Amino acid sequence: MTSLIPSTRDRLVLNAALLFRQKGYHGVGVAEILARAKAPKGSLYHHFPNGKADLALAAADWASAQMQRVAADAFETAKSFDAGATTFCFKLAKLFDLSDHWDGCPVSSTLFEGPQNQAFREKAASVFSGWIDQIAEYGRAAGLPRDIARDRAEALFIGLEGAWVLARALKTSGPIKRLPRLLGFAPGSGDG
Amino acid sequence: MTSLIPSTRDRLVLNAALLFRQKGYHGVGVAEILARAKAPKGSLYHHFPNGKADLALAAADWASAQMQRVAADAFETAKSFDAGATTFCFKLAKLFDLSDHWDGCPVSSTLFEGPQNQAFREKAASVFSGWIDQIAEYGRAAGLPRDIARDRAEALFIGLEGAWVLARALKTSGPIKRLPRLLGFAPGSGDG
DNA sequence: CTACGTGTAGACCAATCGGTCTAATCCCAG
DNA sequence: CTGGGATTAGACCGATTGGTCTACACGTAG
Repeated sequence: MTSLIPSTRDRLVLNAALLFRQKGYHGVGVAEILARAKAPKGSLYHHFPNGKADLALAAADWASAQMQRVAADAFETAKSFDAGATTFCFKLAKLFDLSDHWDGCPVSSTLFEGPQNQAFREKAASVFSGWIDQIAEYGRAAGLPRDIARDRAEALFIGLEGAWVLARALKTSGPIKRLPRLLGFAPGSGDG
Repeated sequence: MTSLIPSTRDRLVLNAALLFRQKGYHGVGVAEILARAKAPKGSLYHHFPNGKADLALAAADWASAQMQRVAADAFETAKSFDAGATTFCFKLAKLFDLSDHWDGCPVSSTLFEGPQNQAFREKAASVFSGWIDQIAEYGRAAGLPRDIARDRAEALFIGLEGAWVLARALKTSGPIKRLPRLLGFAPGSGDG
């Protein structure tokens, strides 16, 4: 069972994920993460011997899992792939609004603004591939051919990443909400 | 006429733009910018009294202008809006490959990883709106109705931002090159 | 010549950075 | 109880951060 009080390690990962998403890897100091997690420095370097970089990789995994849960919520109750994609976008638009119209892709913020090393890039590649695979699987389950499902999943991913960027600049979730229509997922918008 | 030796101010903006694009606002120190621009600290704070923040805003403008030149090159010689959009994507894919498959949107890197203040967000909004307006204008010039042109322009922008993200993670310009097809701009791909 | 505004040059500063290290504490095994 | 690994606690470190400040070089106006 899960404890009501998260472990020190979990508090570190959770708060790191939130902060990295808001301010980017270099925009957050370990001191700030430690303060929010109410953990001393020794604990950080005990659980993550490589320090901030290790923590960022763990935070990216945590954020990825959370995003996949949102996707699962949307797609697994939907009557069609298009309906699932639409619900997914609207759920993310809602979360975006709740973050003062600021939070975009947690993985981009965490990994792309960090050191340009191979580990970070590979982690980003594996996380993003995982998302696209997951969404493509929902397409398959809804009866789409394999390559069509993959194309639709990639389109949704790309559209979402782009919409996050525009939404942040314009301070409105409009682009995210319009995404289903733009991609042809919305009812009456085309070949969906 | 333009001098062969750029002014100190121009060297600062140019090098800041390149570095911010690669490493994000917080990922670059003023010392690094100064070293590349071969300028002393006093010059930076003479030309940009607010220091790094002012420089980032100027760098965003510079990067924006450069991007608009690429768009102009692509669209103004194209026979149709769709052809222009396709050429634009391929030009950007080429530039992406030349940057070791790394450089994405220069404005996102420069402004979104910086301090979350209003000035930065508003600058991003005005720059992105400028891009979309410009592309929509090419659509208008090619005979598209106003609202259709705007929709297509926004779709291209969103797709491009998203493709940059995926391309960086996967270390391939594939997503950028496939964008015209994904958006229905490529020949034989739909209603374009 | 002097006077002055623009811009260059870099020493210098407090604050913060990520990281190391030792000591103390906790908790279970025996 | 004792022993000992796991974890917490935070002082401490050198390096780097963005920014300030003074000195001076340069060109032009008077």
